[in-house]
Amino acid sequence: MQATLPDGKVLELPDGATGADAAAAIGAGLARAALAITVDGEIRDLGRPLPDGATIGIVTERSEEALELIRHDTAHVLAAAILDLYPGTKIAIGPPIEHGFYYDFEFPDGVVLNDGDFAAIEAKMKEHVKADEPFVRRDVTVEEALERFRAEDQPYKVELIEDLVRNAPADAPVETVSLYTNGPFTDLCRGPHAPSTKRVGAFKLQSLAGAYWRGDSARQQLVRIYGTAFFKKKDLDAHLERLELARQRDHRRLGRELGLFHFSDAAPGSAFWTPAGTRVFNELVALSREMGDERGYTEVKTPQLFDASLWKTSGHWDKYRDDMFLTSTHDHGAADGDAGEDGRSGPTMGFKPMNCPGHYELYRQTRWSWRDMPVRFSEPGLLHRNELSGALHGLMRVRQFCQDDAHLFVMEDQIQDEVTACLRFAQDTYDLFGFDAGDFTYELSTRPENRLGSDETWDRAEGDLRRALEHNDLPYVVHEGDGAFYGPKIDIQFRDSLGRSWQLGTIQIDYQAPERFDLTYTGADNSEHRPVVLHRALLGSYERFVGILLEHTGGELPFWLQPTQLVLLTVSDRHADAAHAIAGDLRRAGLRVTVDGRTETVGRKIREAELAKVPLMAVVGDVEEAERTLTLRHHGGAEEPARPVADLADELGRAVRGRERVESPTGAGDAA
RNA sequence: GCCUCCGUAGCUCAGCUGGUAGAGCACUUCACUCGUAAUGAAGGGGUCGACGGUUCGAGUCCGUCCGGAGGCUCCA
Repeated sequence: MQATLPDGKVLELPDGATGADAAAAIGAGLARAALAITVDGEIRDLGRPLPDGATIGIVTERSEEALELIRHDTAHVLAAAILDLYPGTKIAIGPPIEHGFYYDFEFPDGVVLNDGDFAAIEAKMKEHVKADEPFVRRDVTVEEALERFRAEDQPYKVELIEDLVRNAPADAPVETVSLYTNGPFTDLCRGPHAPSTKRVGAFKLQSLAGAYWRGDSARQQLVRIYGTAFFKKKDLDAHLERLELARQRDHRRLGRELGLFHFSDAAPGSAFWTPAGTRVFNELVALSREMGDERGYTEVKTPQLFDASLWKTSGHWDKYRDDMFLTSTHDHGAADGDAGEDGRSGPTMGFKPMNCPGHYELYRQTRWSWRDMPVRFSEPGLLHRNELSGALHGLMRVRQFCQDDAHLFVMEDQIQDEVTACLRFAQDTYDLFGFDAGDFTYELSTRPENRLGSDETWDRAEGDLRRALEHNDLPYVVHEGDGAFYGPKIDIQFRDSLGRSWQLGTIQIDYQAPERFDLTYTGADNSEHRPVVLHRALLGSYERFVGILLEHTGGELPFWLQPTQLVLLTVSDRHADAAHAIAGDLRRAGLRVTVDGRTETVGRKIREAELAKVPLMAVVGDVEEAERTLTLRHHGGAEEPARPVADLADELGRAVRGRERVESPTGAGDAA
């Protein structure tokens, strides 16, 4: 038989040759290094016979797939160790993930695991690795596998096999499944695996979490153990060090260190913004407003509290009520007895979790002509959502926030153009912050199970979004079933410092709201037509955006966004008046300037300004006072030659207005 | 909401197996009036998240609740 190598060479092999045989035929060194083999692009065990005529490639430590492979191996070793230490444990699934692996277990009654148990488990795992236990694959009939796992009282494995059989397409029924054995442990597994446990070089168990079986919160909660593995200890250590560095970019930490915001038990899930943080927040709102004005958006203001009837009309009452804060109004001194839905008297009111219904109500107050379309309402409205306590996360997931929200009322034939314009608007916005295609991904979310509207309108809406993405040549992934209850959406996802994904931008098509709120416009034919609503946010929420921006910049915000752009440091008390005079001139030019006039050494003031990541600083002493010049010191240490204050006011003021980057002279310690 | 862990001064943290609280930074005061990453000294500040329980005695052990971290579920 023959096999083709990646370089096009053809290898002659005896019939029935395995991947290991192929590797040995190429060279002894490669045979030792081989972990697996790719057969026509599909990764497989070395021990399996090769089909004739395939294109093969040997997978070694240097291959892309190799880490995933040994992480999967490590998951099996973990399960083996767990069964050694905690007999009777039921095993669920244990896949490799982006930076490691996990395995889900149901421990016997009374066994509560905590991370203090990791050392003993890791020690047991090391025994299995040292023992050089081969991973042995066996293909068995469904019946044999079921019998085996039933006998071992492994109900999760039984369920997995039953589902495999049930979900198999009619033309390709599942008759056999593969089992992998390493040492005493046998698992249902598609594979592949390395030849033996010994190939796992260095591993670490990292954390413990609850995880619902099959991701269903109505089902059994299992104990998930997360870990990671590398070929070399050095690589594991480097990975752990990177994690530690990422934690230093945590926006919650930076927010505190830079004095931007904090959280308090007094209002769980809601940020307290300091003057500096509020400045950043307001600058972002100003940006949205300015960019929206240029693109035909009109800002509106709608109420905070709405009568329940509005939420019933919008559908939120049915689909979203659990996530809403409800309250009631009642006349002062009114008699009890007219209890509302929350048990208090007076009509039930709900804090808005979204701006849309208010915008529909506003839209309805005007008779719109087709000549007015599209109508674009924007509102940085304050929203409240009663998020589950376990879902809260710094600024990324809060209970009170503002979106850079807008609703576009468009005619059907304008959808394409408007969605396209929104995608461009998003691009323009992200460009300003230096985000590029590597920083975010587009996701198309389609109809969820819990939804309003006919399949026809969903088909149409999903198709519109898909076309807009494709016409813009934007790569995207599809998330089936992740749409809002009223329509499909394009989400723009960013990652935080630890790689977690957060949605910022969103563009959603809504055919439901116009029906429910009876929204109309008068067409050229002088009859009433339904508009289509587009919901869109680009920064997402200002809260979340600040979080993402802090983690991406490590706290070094763009110059125009910095709460303090320049700090003047007095040499001694007698320079305070001069410093304040200079600060006044710079402020009039539009710069945010503070004066550090404390009775401290210049070194001290520099150090504190550096730690606060203030982009520019300048010492004010006798020379500056006499000549009215400043020598700019950039964050990071780079210095410019002395320049007249008037020139600086001019240039820096322009940079702020134009939201330009301010480069430091050496390139190091970039202030922008 | 669920699982594991955590909660000590404004912040970051120390406090071994129970014997009734400590450091650095910050803050206040005083001295120094200083030229590019920490001047020195003194001082104030904590019902150890809250509430119960065990104990002669609880920051330390147990329970409940609140809050936080990581994850699951859910979502900007």
